Amino acid sequence: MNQRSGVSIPDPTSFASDDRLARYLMIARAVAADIAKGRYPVGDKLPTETALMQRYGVSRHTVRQAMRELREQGLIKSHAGVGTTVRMRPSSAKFFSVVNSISDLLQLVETTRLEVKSQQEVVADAALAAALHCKAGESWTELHYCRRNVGNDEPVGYIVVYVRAEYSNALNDMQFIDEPIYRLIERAHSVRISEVSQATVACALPDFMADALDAAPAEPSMRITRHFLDRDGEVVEVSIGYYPGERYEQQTTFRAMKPAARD
Amino acid sequence: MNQRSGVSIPDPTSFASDDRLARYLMIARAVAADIAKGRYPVGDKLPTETALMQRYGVSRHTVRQAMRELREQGLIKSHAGVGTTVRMRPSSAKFFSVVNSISDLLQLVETTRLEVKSQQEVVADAALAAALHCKAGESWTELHYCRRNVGNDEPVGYIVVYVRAEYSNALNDMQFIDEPIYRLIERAHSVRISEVSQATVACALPDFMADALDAAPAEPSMRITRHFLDRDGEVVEVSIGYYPGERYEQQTTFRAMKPAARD
DNA sequence: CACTATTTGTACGTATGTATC
DNA sequence: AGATACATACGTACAAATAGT
Repeated sequence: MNQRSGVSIPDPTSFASDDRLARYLMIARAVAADIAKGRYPVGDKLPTETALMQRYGVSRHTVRQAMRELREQGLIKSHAGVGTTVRMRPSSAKFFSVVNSISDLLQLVETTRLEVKSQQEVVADAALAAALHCKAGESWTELHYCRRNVGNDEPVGYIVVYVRAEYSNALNDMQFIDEPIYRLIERAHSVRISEVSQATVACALPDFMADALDAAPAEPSMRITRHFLDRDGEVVEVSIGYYPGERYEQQTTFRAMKPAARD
Repeated sequence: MNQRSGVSIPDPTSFASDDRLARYLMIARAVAADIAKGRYPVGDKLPTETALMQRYGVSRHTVRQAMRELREQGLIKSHAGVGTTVRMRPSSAKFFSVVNSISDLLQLVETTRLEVKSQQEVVADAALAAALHCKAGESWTELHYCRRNVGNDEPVGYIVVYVRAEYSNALNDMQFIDEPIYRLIERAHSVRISEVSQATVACALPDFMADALDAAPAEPSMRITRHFLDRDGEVVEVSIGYYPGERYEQQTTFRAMKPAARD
């Protein structure tokens, strides 16, 4: 119709002939390429569906299918009555959401139990304070646990837990614990854990744990450190778990999010 | 107008009257509820589109829109000539959401680059097939990379990547790679990675990697296995990364959410 | 192996609803 | 109120993939 401004139309003749790729995918690709080239900058509006129909010589249904493809890739967003806006360039990062984050956190709790090994009061020195993200000189309760499978009683991991002194009475001399420590604290005090930050790193198993875990000294292990924070960002509890060998696998699923049409 | 069928229809009358929710969303919700209830178990086939048309008294277009919704949620997968299969049950209410899952996945990519070490075609034997979640006898491209910091060029990890043969031409003899492999594949083919499942476990560093990583043999390491799936749950790429010592720390933050209401 | 039936995928047309300007 | 633009929903037809005869 018009040959204005050298828009990247991917060989319109190929639409008619036998082509491996579906038309709506070709159009989606062509528009994505135009976005990548900067022909449609981020924040600008895309041509209307009617305009794209005419430009590519297809039905509105096909144009919409192409637009949906781009929407699912997060490249554009659409508003009734407004139009279609470029959201990002094709090269930008894709967003993933986590599916099983609860089970990831609480996975072990369902199939294992904590066997209490020791409990003592400690005052944080500089090194411990750095690890716990607190000030030196503060009082904490240090607990040592062995995590065992409920079925065969096999040791899975060794966990060292630090609880801020003011909350330590939540742990009243139990020998076995079957739920997360943070939940004991929440129940005994009026605190709500609102954030958990978790770091996983490889390390050699500390010697003194080898016996309790029936493992070789310095065996390759995962160290999982979790900081439990209340609403104010105050550290309530810190747990440092050591899981030797292949006894524990951390499993997480990320799913690409469907970007909403509206922002 | 009113269709009668014995099975769980969520108040058919509401289809006719003025309803806030679009029909295809109501149908998607009803089918998802049926999957959750176990009426359609995982692995079983859903009724055909024609059957759903009649059951809910809507056009095929509307049924397909509902199916697309469920497909994007990862609950079902569809194949021409076969039908629609239940892939998983709707996830239960989650209490924690992940804040930095994107950076968790792409963290390394921004600060490191991949140095290609080798590339070859392989046919999956039983063991490899089990690891890749595919059938034995399938063809894959196996690539070996060393991940290095861009600044000091220090080796961070050793990554073995398997790409399904039909997508392997996305990797055209590059010596260095500065973005995720899955994105190369997405750009070269019309697939979209919609789910990544990740498993982390401790292990000893395999001997043949020690040299490349300038590390001690059998050094404690993290092995991170990631399966990249398309929207049908088909495995497109598998990456197995080895990160020795404390060179790589996996950091994740969970934030508490209000528990979602049940169905 | 060819053929057919079934089922989803693609593509067309048309109409109306809804949101925005 | 009217025009514009996307959203939803009805219809039809044929292609492609698959399973079974």
